[in-house]
Order: sequence, then C-alpha cells, then structure tokens
Amino acid sequence: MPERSSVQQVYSVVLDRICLLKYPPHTLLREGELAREFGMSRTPIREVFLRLALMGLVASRNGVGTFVTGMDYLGYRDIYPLRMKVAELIGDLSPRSVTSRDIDRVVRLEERARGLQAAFDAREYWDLNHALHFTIGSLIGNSALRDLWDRYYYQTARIWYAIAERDAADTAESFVAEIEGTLRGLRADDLKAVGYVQRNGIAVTMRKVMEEVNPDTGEWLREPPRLTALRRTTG
Amino acid sequence: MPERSSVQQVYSVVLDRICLLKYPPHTLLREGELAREFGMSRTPIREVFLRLALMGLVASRNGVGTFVTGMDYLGYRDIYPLRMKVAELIGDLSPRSVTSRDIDRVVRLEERARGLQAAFDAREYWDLNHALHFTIGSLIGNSALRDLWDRYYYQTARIWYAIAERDAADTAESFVAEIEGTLRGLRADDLKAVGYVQRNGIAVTMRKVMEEVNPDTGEWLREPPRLTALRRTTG
DNA sequence: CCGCCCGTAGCTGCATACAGCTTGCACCGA
DNA sequence: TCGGTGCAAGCTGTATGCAGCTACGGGCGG
Repeated sequence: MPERSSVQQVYSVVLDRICLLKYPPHTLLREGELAREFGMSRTPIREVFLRLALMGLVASRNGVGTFVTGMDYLGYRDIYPLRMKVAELIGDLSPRSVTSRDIDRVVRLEERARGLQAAFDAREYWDLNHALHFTIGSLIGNSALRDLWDRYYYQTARIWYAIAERDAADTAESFVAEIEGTLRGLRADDLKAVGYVQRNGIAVTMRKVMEEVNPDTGEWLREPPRLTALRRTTG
Repeated sequence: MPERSSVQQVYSVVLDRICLLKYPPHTLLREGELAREFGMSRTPIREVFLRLALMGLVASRNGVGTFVTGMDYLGYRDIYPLRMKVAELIGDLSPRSVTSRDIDRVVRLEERARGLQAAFDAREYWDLNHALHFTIGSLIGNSALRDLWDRYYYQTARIWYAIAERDAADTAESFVAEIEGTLRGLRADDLKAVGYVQRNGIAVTMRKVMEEVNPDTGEWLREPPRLTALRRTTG
C-alpha cells in the first residue's frame, strides 16, 4: 500500500484533493497520517504542507494540527480582480504563438464540454477546466506571469468548483461558450483575445461568488455541505 | 553566541543578506553552518531555504549544497514588465487613503535622500529604498497585490542594488526625484500617481539592467566583483 | 606527463526520537 | 449537579542520526 512518492507528487495529489473539496475547508490533515499513506516520513510531508501554506490553502497550528483553510470571502475579493488583470496581460507580455496542436487540443476539449451539457459531471468539468487552463498557460511566454496564472487558479479553484455544482446547466453552457471564444482567439493567433475571454469568464465567476456572501458581514449566505463539513480524515 | 531565533527571523536575515549581496550569487550556504550561527538545528534552516527557494533566491542540489541563485537575465526580463504592471495597479485596486503619517514618513525619507546626493552610502540607500517600498506597500489595500509588490521587490532587489553602486550620483538624483514625485501623489491622495511614479522608476532600473546584458547571449557584459564572487562562507 | 579511477569527505534529503503546546476528558470538591 | 482543575493523549516543531549523492583529490597506469 505505501508506495514511495516524491514531494512534488504528494504536493500535486494533496493540492488536487483540496481543490476538489475532497479535503473540505477546515479538514484536519495530520502529518503522520499522510506520511503513512504515501509511504514516507513526516519530513517531506511537512515540506508539502509548507508549500500549501504559502499558497494559503492550509495553516498549521502548533500542538493541534494542519487545517485546510476556510474559503475566505475577503481573500477572494482581493484575488479575483487581480486574476482578471493577469488574464488581460496574457496577450500582452511576450506570448508564444499558437500552433495547430494547441487548437486541436482545445477542439477536443470543446467536444467533451458539449457532452457536459447533456449530462453534467463535476469531475469531468474539473478535468476539462484543468486542461483548458494549462493549455492557455503554455502559451504564456512570460514565466513570472505564468506562475501567477497558475497560482491564482489554484487559489480560487475550490470556490468555483463548489459553485459550478450549484447550477450545472448554466455552468456547462458558459463553459462551452468560453471554449468557443477561446478557439476563435487561438485560430486568429490572437492571444489577447484569448486572455480577454478568460478575463470575462473569471468576472462571471467572481460575480457568482460575490452573490454568495453577505456584503456586510462577509459570511456565506448558504453553505453547501461540502463547504462546511468539518470531518476528520480518519474513519 | 548562538542566540535562539525563530524561522521568520532567520528568513528575514538571510533574505537581507542575499539582497544586500552579502551572500553574492553562487555563494554556497550550508544548512549546518547557518544552524550553528542561529543556535538551532538544521530542520528550521531547511524551512528557511525552502521558502527562499520558492522565491527563486536559492537552489539546493543534493549532495552538494544550497547555492544563492545567479542573477538570471531571463528572469529579470520576465519579472520587470510584470513588476511595472503591478505598480500601475497600486492606485487601481482598492487603495487605502493617505494619512498625514504617511506623508510625514516620506518627507523624512526625502531629507535623508538629499543627504545621499552629498555623500552616497549604499547601505543608507538600501534602507531608504526599503522604507519607501514598505510605506507605499502599506497603502495597497488589496492583500494579494501587496504580496506581489513585496515579492517582486525582493526578487529584483539584488540587481538594482548592484547597479545603484555603479553610478552613485545618478542613482541618488533619480531617487530624490522619485521621492518628490511620490510626495506629490501622496499629498493629493492620488495613489494612482504614486503607482505611476513607481512604475517609471522601475522602468528606468529595468533599462539600466537590460543595458548590462548582451541581448544575444543573455550574458552580463561586465560583472563587478560582487556579482561574480564565488566564495564560501567559511573563513 | 597526462588521464583515468577510485576512495573519501561533506553535503542534502530522509527517517526518527524528543520537547513543547493544545485540547478534551475525567475526577474532585462545593 | 455544576464548575474547576489536572492529567493525558496527540499533534506540531525541533534535534539528530543515517543513507545516498556529488565533487574533489590522490594514486596508479599508460
């Protein structure tokens, strides 16, 4: 069972679990437990936790444990506008030119996305969004900008994933439209257009997120089970 | 001698040493050595190194050691345009309003900066720049943007510090002008103006940096001793 | 004299033992 | 019965021992 893994692999797995809400906010993660699962000692797990902590996704409390952070309204309020700006810069800062491979890849994503309209599947939606994100990311020539593109993606992934499930039909439709717009931009080798399409998609999500909170208190108006579950990983 | 310190304190100290070129590029840092200096074990030092590695300021090689990274031309070429964009956003994303305390602080900085014109001192210049940076940073309301403001500052600090010493007179003069412009913006409670003044200052530095490299090879044209010194910290 | 090879020193990465802190529960007294 | 106190379990943070890797240098062969 305990197969050896590298720090990078464990980081990816735990990151995915947090973003996919398999580890919902406030979940207690224990170093020893993950160490056993991945067949390594606590030391590399601590490194994974530190990296996740610097991403703002977990926080350790001495003597207590390491918790998945809550979805903080104030954090999203700050990150989303910046994420939109980053999208606007995609076509601005030395973009890579589009190849037919890129287009083919997105065409295939479009087909799969249309399938979502018939039967929505959260996991499939996640995979498609993931693929689209990294395809676009690969076109960003500026490495620092690409880092931000990824960073803010992961920092906001949980909340859009949670919200996507609220209104599956609308989510699927918007997603197909987003891919179509992206494709138009790619075919024109107009990465600025691609960036603006992304910006608009992010803006729509941000609006949805902000509609979920009480602007005075900053509290979430309704909390689906997946956001509130305070479960231990044992059991 | 070995006084106990926290991880955060050690991180700050080592970060300063790297930015101030007390640890020049390619310096070999040993975990055990720093552990002894700060009176702790290798474990927290490793955490410091990991954080510095994620900032791109050090890199560990198994079996060899942890090195201060070189000043990579390609990295600066990517970071500077982004840093300029960040400066442009300062007045855009929910800035805090300016208080008289802020203005007073910068006024004092201006006085000290004028002293630099008479007698340039690299360390004093560093301190002033540091103070100005954080004063402006404190006016950024968007926490994510402030993180970037700090992050890119530290990632580019070494190179402008190295270049500042090249032409002390010009550096001092530009710096005074920058503070004057900043003060005008602050007094008008116009943080956008402050951001643009910063942007312009960053652009000037970037131009100076780019003039130092061969655009074909990416190699530095002339390497002052402080940039090339490959010394061990022992001795 | 030059080049190859192997041994060794010393570093990082990992595993593990220990210390300190936090929390919850049980027990005791009023 | 209720409140307070102390203890114990379990976690993170730290120290330290160990394994694996790399670089360097001396010695040997050509």
